Amino acid sequence: MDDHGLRHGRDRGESSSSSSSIEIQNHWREIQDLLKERLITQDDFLWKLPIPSSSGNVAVEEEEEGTLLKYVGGVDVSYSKELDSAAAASTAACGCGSLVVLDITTPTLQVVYQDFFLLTNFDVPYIPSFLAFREAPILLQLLQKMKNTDNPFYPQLSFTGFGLACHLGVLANIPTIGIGKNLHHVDGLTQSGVRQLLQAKDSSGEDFITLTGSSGCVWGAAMRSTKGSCKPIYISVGHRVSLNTAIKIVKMICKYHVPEPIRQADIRSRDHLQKNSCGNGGTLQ
DNA sequence: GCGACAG
DNA sequence: ATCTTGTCGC
Repeated sequence: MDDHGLRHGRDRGESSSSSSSIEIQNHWREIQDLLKERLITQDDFLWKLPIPSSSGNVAVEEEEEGTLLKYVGGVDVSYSKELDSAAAASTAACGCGSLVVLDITTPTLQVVYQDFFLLTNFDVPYIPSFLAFREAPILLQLLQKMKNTDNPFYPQLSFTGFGLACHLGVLANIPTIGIGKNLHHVDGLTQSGVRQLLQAKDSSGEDFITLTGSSGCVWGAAMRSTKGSCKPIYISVGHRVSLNTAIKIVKMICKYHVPEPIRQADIRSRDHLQKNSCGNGGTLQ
């Protein structure tokens, strides 16, 4: 079989005591290795980037309209506090995946599409380094639904959570950029190390640093997205977008600390979950 | 061995 | 991720 994590553990019968946590992790690691072979870390897309002009508006090069980057997606999954308790096994929604698409050619970065996926009976665990196995299946379904209906807003590029970017990018075959609000401690990377380097760069005008692990591997970049913020965001290498291009795009669409597509996906999934949980609304239609 | 570990 | 209050600032 070749499901590559497309299905939830429940569907493979992993909750029925046959697989230990170690066995699941070994299995997931194998899938990650397979996906890694298909990962493209260089620019590989048809669209052109808008060129920021001095007037603050984006100017299009003398290009044909059709190839300009316009529709940018953002995805997120929110959970209710009862996720790990008995309530998760009830019929009430215990989580919500969201997909939003923004038109980045508008000054306000207008949201032009949104869709949600409510989770019920969700029992896939969160294990550091394996976030994608928990969230990618949900997000793939949301993307597939758009594709199946030939939705004109189908994103040309999508922002995802850190690490999820590679996984979702390969499986959906869409350019992706990963964004983290916290550092994933791998390959010798530490919060304090990042902050020191960022502090040093502070005076030199650049507002980002490359995240190079002790193995020499480049994992992404840390950057201050807003002038005032001392806490950086973490940009990870995703699929079909080089790190340099990813940094350029992130700078284009940060109204606040977190890039707008991710921020909207986060806000809207939390809101949609709250409106559809049994807390207050109960059975609102 | 112990702790730390995206969401 | 989620639970939590007010509070300071643009």
